[in-house]
Amino acid sequence: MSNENKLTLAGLAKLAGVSTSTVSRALKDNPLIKKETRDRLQALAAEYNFSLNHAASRLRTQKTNVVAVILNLDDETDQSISDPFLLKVVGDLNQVLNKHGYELLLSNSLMANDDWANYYISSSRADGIIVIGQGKSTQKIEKVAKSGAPLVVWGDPTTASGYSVVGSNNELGSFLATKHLIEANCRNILFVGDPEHAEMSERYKGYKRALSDSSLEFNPNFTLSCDITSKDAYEKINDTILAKGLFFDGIVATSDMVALGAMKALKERYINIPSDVSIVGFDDIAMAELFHPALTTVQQDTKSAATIMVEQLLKQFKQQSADSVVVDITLIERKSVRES
Amino acid sequence: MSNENKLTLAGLAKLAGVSTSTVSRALKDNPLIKKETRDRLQALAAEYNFSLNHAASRLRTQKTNVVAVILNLDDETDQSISDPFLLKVVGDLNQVLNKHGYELLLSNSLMANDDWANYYISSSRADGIIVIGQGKSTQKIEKVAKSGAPLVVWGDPTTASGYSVVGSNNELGSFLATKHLIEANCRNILFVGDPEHAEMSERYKGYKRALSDSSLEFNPNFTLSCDITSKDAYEKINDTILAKGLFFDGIVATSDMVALGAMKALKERYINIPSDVSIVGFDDIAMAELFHPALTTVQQDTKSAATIMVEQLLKQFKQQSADSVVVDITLIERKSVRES
DNA sequence: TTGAAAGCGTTACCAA
DNA sequence: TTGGTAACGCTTTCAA
Repeated sequence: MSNENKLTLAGLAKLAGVSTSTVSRALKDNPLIKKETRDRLQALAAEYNFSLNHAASRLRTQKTNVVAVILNLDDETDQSISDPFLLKVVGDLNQVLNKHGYELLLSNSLMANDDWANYYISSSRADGIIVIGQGKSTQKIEKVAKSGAPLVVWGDPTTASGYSVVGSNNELGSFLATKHLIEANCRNILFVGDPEHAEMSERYKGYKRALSDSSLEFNPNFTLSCDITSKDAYEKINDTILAKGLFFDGIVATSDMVALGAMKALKERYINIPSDVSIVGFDDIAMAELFHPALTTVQQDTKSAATIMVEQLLKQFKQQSADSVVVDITLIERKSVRES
Repeated sequence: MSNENKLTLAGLAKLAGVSTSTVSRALKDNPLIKKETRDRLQALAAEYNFSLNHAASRLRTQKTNVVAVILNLDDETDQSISDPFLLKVVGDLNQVLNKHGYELLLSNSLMANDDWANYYISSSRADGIIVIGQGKSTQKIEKVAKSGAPLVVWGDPTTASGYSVVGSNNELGSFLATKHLIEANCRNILFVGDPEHAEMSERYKGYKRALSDSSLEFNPNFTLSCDITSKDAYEKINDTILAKGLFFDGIVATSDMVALGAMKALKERYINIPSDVSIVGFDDIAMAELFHPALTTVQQDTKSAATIMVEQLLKQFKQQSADSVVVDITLIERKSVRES
């Protein structure tokens, strides 16, 4: 029964001997319709395996019940769709969206090239947009915001912006991470990450603040700039040690993937973790506790984050204004930092 | 300019002083329309930031240009959306689909409860369905197949089925993995995974074949049944060693995540990998080479797989029949198996 | 409590 | 090479 005339609302109405309006309402459980009629029609629909044509509904109601989720990856680097943290956020968003009756249209920043609002909203592909990651440039995001399209961004909520940003307190997270290392008697702490990246720059600040709080001196030579990938971290750590020897005893990594790459480089040189070098990550991906040693890291609560992001988006659907909100972070102490 | 009357095709036509048919055709670059007219209208559309209402197109053409991708997870276990391999497949599918002008609607098996064909296809939410994972039961999948909806499944292509299945040669992969261990002089090889699971049962067969090929005896006590998660693998390995001691010198893991969990358990007991126990995984997730020791594993080529899956789906859109196809696997030798 | 009918914005057939 | 027009299948206002 693949392609022959699909049963429509009108067809069902005819079968039932009522009008399309009645069926439409009955299927939506509209109390306007007498309970018995509703029940009868719903049963009939079930019997005939009827399903509404969503395209027609959308056209009529001007509502898609779809949310576009855009993985905003930097084009050059290959953080790519393989970053487990980003994908976890997508997964959690999917769950929450489904619960609210919305579907998730997955997109990467490569498609719909420039004008996201136009591509997704004006063309009624989606009712709203969630962008994951502020990346290095927020141009495209601001364009969406300006268009007035419902928008929520996963990023750093503490920096001011004209749109709703949900994210962790990156500065605090990194501050706690660094402080934890200092308390474990690390004195030469390397920051590994990309300070130009929105969220990462906040983490950089937290790192600096922790240093100065403990009256340790900030030294720019202890900043190792690298992409948010294991591979790049691995290579950069290797290069650094090769060039300058092991001049650090602690690492603040801007993500667990970065930490993982760094750990690999260290292990290959038989540098002991945590006794020679302690390390703390960021994200708390599922694998963090499976590393050896288990990775001490700053946990981002993606479940709550997803819930909040969807809430903020739904608000905008109701013409209410949305806020930026900070999600709690927690330092998860495992085995990659030596006992203090 | 968020909500005031959006420019429609009719509006644009009026602006240009032509009919809607002409604009519609011009925007599709239909050669029926004179080149100059086409150019003029396209320029105008760009100028006014016009975008087609997709919902209307869909209703009219009965085509959505959307493919629903369903992560078919076993409800009970928490393989969940966090499995990096599954998510990689989703990512790769997204890329390929986009290239062909399709969008990816992400779904988990929890929604659209029973009747996927009805939910996605009849309701014109999507033109086709890609199911990732056959799981333990193929009921829902078969229901879709029976409905005649375009369908491709990521799973084990060697077992017969009435629909198109794309996947690796799981039996061969596991055979090679086991053989590799045997050549490294492992004599007591544990199989860790879930033999009831479609793909995994094929891997189980490969494991057995490799044993008998080397005239090693298959011993059911060397089958450790566990979920496809690190956590479960970790616990099961722990329990086993606790109960029976270290009675094995090799592990064939049904996924890298399982291997990772097993490795953690071994390391915690100071069992050396690879000299005491050698281990080989399956999937070759991005992190495999970052483990310590770097994980020897059977690589599944998700990029080709995604390409092939989309090809097979597109075929069905054109009313052609689709086949099951086997994707090549490769044993990637790293450091978790001792030198032979 | 139910029905008639207009209309959402396209596309494609047929006519010019 | 272009235009008029019906139709896709639903929702909702207004009337009964």
